[in-house]
Amino acid sequence: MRILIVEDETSIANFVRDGLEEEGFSVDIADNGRNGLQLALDNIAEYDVILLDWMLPGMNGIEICRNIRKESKSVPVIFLTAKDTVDDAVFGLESGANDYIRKPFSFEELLARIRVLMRKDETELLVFSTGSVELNIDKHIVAKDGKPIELTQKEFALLEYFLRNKGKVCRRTRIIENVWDLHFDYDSSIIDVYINSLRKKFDEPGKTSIITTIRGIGYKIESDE
Amino acid sequence: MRILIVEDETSIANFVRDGLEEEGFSVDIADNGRNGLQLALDNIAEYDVILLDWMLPGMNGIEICRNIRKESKSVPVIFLTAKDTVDDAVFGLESGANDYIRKPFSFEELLARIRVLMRKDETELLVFSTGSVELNIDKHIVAKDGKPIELTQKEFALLEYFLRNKGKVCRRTRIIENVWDLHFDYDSSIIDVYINSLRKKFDEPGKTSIITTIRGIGYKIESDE
DNA sequence: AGTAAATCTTAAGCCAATTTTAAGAATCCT
DNA sequence: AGGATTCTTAAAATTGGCTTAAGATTTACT
Repeated sequence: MRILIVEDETSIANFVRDGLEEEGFSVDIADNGRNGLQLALDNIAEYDVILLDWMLPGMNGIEICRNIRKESKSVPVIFLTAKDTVDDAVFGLESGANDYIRKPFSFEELLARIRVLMRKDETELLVFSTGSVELNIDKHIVAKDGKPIELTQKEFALLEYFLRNKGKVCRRTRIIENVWDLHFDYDSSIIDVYINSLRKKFDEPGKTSIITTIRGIGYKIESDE
Repeated sequence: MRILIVEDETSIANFVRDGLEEEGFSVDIADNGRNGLQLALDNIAEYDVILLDWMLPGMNGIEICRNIRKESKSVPVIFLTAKDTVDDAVFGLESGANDYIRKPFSFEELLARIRVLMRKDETELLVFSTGSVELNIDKHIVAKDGKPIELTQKEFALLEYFLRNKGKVCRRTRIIENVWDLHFDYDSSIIDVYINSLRKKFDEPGKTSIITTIRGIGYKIESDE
């Protein structure tokens, strides 16, 4: 679940990011309009919600929103506006945004609005499964053959990534970017370690592992369809 | 599918290389402008995309790009630029590049741009087949008559190259350049060895091999169209 | 705040699979 | 036939993943 924040005030951006990360979202921040638009357009299919500051250096929020709407009619956009800068009547007509929230806002408020917008088309996305494994994002639980299995945050995130891509190869570079948020050369065996611990928790002796290794490329979890 | 990276920061170059290799590209790196230009000009027809750092020791990216453009108007060039060093207006006019991307960038972002420039729609790129053989890049599986066949990375890459060029002769030097890399010893019998192992995995006794030898030239896989 | 526990990350050695080299056998072509 | 090219096999070299354990870091609790 990925969210883009386009916001030049670092303190607000960080505050929102921290909160959303605790809720299990993966968060990108752009601190000006131009980068924000670029990120949005490049990854339009990846974002579940986009949070747009109304007043931005480089390019204002409305313009960004219009450009986003050219690419995607569906991605939810929420404006963050300073108090009293918006003429509500105009707002509704002019922008392609789905909602807006006035600063200062409480995190709870923001989260509630995000949830509302995401529920429109993503209710079914809260549960992923393959074979005997089931993962419920909402409840943050995982079960195998109906029996709950305790996972740490990272284990959960990794398994979720696999299940979202079941049947497809998950390349190491992509895993590092999506589960760990690292965008540079990374020489670490961290993936191996977590694969190992997932296997320890899910695999049964004698049977094939739920996670298949594809040497030199990455890993894959089979689809049951 | 070959890509040239001209980039002096090893960490970036390696990160991009690893990611692209996992995606099945064959990657060359030059760590300064002079070598980069030379590689580009020597093999201009081989590269599907060239990634150019904007600021380079020896010779800057713009100069390299101009020289590349003298040789080839068609090869896509993407600039990698440090944040805020580019005047966008000038950029479009002055350089012969097709696109640029600001550092730091995510690998997904870069890959999306590469795919756009290669004008290959992702869905189209994912499955190759001829006769009874089918290769799926996304799932990283190969099947003959619907039955999966296990291939190593190099076997997979070689078969992919044949299927991308089905019906056409694949010359030995081209195979070496595209599946292995530029600097590979041409006298090696490595292709023979891999052809042999592909045949062992796909051919049936009595029937003609899926791969035809064209003596003195190379190999070919028949098209079914 | 201080401490304990859990989790995350790094690092190193080991092992197995893959890649590459090499060399003799087989085949093709003039 | 004889040289060149390709095929086949096996052994050497290399790479990459697995596993473990220990060091960092974060979280939870007193």
